[in-house]
Amino acid sequence: MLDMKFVRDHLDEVRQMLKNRCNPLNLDDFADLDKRRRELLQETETLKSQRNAVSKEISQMKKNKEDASERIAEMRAVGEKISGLDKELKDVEAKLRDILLHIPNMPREDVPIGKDDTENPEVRKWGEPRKFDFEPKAHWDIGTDLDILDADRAAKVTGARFTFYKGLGARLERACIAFMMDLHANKHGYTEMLAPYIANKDSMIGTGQLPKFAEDMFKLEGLDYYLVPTAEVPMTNYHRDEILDGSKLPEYYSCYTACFRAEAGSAGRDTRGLIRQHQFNKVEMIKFVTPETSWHELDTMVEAAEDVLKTLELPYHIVKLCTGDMSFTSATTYDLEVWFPAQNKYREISSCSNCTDYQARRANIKFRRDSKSKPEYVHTLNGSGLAVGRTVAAILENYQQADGSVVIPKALVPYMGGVEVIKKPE
RNA sequence: GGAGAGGUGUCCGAGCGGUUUAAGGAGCCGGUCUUGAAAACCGGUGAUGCGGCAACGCACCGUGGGUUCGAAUCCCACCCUCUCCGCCA
Repeated sequence: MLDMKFVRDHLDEVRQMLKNRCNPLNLDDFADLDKRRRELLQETETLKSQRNAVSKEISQMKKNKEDASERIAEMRAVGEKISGLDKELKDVEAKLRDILLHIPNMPREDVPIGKDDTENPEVRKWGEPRKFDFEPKAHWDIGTDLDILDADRAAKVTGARFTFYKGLGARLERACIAFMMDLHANKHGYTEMLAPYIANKDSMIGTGQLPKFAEDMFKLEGLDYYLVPTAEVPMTNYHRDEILDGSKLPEYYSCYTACFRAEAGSAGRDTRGLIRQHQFNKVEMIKFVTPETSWHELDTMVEAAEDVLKTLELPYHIVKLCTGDMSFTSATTYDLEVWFPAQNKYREISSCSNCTDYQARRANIKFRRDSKSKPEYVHTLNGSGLAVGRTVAAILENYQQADGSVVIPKALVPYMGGVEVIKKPE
């Protein structure tokens, strides 16, 4: 969340930001609540100070066997007043906190203002989309024909937006995960992690899924537990309520998890194939860094994600998200979009964001530059490296052959146990 | 899931209604002694948040409620850790 003082002092800027993000949140109550909070604090603290002093007196009087009943009666009245004020204060603070939790991060000044993904400027482009001398098939048809993807049985077993991977399809998904984890650990300096797939409510608030986006998640019945929508949740909350040693920063973590999303509100979009599933695999990169380094760290994170696509030789471009398309917690986001020949367009396969101190403040993650200095909020970054299901989909479409087979990208062949082509079953 | 024990400052650990402004250690910082260091001794040292220009004040002993003039201390609920039993990949 934003700093309460910042909102107090920059209310108009925050309002403009909400407009730029197409966020209808109303801040009219904020100033009054904020003012009331400080009034109540002063009143109640003055009374508490008085109570503390008189309590000592009472203690002395009792020791001297004096009669303290008059002072006790006085303090009973003071105590009642305090509890009344504290009650109102708690109420006011809860309302303020709720407002703050619903205010998204401030986009960096250079983020383009726009309403949706049609206004995201392209930053750069890599690779040339292949020219096909036949009509390229969609990955769901390739997968069905090769008998490596089975959506029908998944619909029976579970429901819509789930998939079975079979045979070399399952192997390919696993190969991608292993390849990505190895690349980030060995080449880019990330510490490999495995995390819980379930996180509690405090964690969901920490990374910004709650309170606003509850309907996007799967919640376990009767518990304050949620299936993680991304490894960003467990990994960013890994350091929640901690003060990190500044000399150990930056910290890089890469983590594979399954990800679970309710996909509420996306009815009718990407209903076929691997693009939009309720459960999908993703390798995530997470960084905890000092504020002055976070923009450079975002660049190198994007480069690490690009490295996956370059090594797999998949054509892609990078767009910078405009204010209306950017996620709630982010100050700047770059999306990597990979080429899908059958759809004849680029589709998101990675999203890399600098959340600056926004999540750090929600999750209370600080660092100390040295043993004497005051704790400061870290900056947190997260990025996909990459979405695995979409990577498999992109491989199937970009590497498909006229005979229906799919060539395995060179970098994955060792991870496929030497398999170089997935062929049609006899 | 059942039974028991426990969560206190950087760490260990005492406290179980009012000199707790949290004992005592360890650690850390400074000093004495020493050629230097160690040891010993002396002195100092909790962290975080909030309000205030500031002096200062308030809050914080797992979390949240409650009792009381006053709560680390009593009551209730919850969370977590450990031990034993049960179950289990």
